[in-house]
Amino acid sequence: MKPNKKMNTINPTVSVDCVVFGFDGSDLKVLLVQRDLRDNLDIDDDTLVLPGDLIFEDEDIQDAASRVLLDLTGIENLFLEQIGAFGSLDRLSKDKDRVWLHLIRPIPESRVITIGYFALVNIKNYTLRPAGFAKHVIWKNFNEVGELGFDHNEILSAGITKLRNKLYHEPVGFKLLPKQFPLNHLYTLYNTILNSRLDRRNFLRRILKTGFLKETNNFQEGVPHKPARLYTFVEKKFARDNNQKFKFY
Amino acid sequence: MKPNKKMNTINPTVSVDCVVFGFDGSDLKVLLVQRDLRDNLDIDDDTLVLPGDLIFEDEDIQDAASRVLLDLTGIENLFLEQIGAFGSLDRLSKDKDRVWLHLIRPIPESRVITIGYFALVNIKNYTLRPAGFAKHVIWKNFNEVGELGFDHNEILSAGITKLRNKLYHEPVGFKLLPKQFPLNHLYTLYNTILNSRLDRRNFLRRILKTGFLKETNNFQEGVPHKPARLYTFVEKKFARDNNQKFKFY
DNA sequence: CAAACTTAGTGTAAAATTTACACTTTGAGA
DNA sequence: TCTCAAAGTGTAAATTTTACACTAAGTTTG
Repeated sequence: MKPNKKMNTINPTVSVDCVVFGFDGSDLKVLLVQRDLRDNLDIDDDTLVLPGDLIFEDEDIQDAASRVLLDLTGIENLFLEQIGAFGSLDRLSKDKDRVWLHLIRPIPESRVITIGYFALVNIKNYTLRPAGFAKHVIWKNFNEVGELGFDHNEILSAGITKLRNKLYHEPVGFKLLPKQFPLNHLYTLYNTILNSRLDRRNFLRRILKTGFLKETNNFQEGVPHKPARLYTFVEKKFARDNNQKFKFY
Repeated sequence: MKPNKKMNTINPTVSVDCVVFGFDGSDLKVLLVQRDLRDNLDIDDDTLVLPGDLIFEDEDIQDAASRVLLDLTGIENLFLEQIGAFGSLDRLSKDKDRVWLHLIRPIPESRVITIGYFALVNIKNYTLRPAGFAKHVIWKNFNEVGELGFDHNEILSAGITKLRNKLYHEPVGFKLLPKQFPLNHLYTLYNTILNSRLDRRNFLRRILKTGFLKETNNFQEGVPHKPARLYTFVEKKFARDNNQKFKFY
């Protein structure tokens, strides 16, 4: 082991950005950050961006993503999965982005390559706590996301593609829901994210047949209609080779 | 447009590495490079690595991958697709890797994040021409690949996973074959790469039904048995949404 | 030139999966 | 007790998948 001289030195050329999806029961949400302009009241910038920042020299990239997410939003202990690297040369083509970088970065014009990360969470499990350069942190309806800073629309777009693919091929929908949930919430989730209108009975039959759901003896409360039975997700080994077996379309 | 002061300056923190697969009719091959030790005859290093190198500051990452591949191997005009970023901190854990970096790099101990790229080629279309730090460039049987330098086994492993997934879901097998080929070559290719033994008649029926193959009036020549009809790949729009429709398993 | 060898080329029936489709039940609220 | 809203539930037809084996054609060998 050599002594680590780079401890907490910032690597000015590599950043991470996180696409964190949530579901509020009817809409798909994505976690966005509004930049803090550090009291530069003359600057007009309400640009939203994905939570992200430069990594440290001695830091694993994925750890960096976790740290940055925690630092900016207060969200912790998230399973992050890599989307890919984004490094087009025109990442800094927007004036507001450059103005902002000049405010907060030692080497503002440095060429930065960013690694996108992806996560699914149950919104209610987390309290947003903006910090660092994050002035506000919000759950934005995916459909209402406008132009983001840098190339973050591109990263988000890769994220939604990944989400849709995963929904087809892996048991991940549960991650967006509370521990116990009625089947119709899962059904709505699929329809919302996939932009589809699946046959309800066929969907329920199929999802139950996968064996990833276990019924509980609990039922919805406080609903003005027949309360639905609640189900939980059952952890079981999931072979990626089974991709084919787990499909909804 | 600001004047580009970074022209051809090396970015010492980001590299690219290419996983290029080929098929020789019976085995899956991967393109590997043996390091040139620059006449340091006292160093004993026959380590193989994926073709890759640092990027330039002003260079798109994907362009960098193309350039590096051309520089090291002579292979040109390749469609490359990103695998992902690899940046674990122990990339430099192997002594030989560090010795070698000290030979060729100005900042040999720099922490480097590498972006993996992926391509499929018909081996016979390319003549290998080692240059740069590549002493030899070889097509190595995928099954016979030993320990590579750096974290290249990990990148290769991500590459083969991607290849297998693609083979299931996209019409890519053709890229590994010549323009015209008998159906059995495609069949062998699938079985080899997927490590499977698909039913031959069912496979042929299915692959023909996809509409990506057109029969020609040409037949195999020089084979010591009944010559098979040759087919060509038909370019047609391929919607990724059709993923489900194109499956072999 | 005939026999042997090798791969090409081809069909079908049974099983499994997918699809389309609508009414009854239950609890809440008025 | 009546109304409302979503829960919960089955089946038949169509399609897809699977399992399975012999004949045809060209080459080589004796």
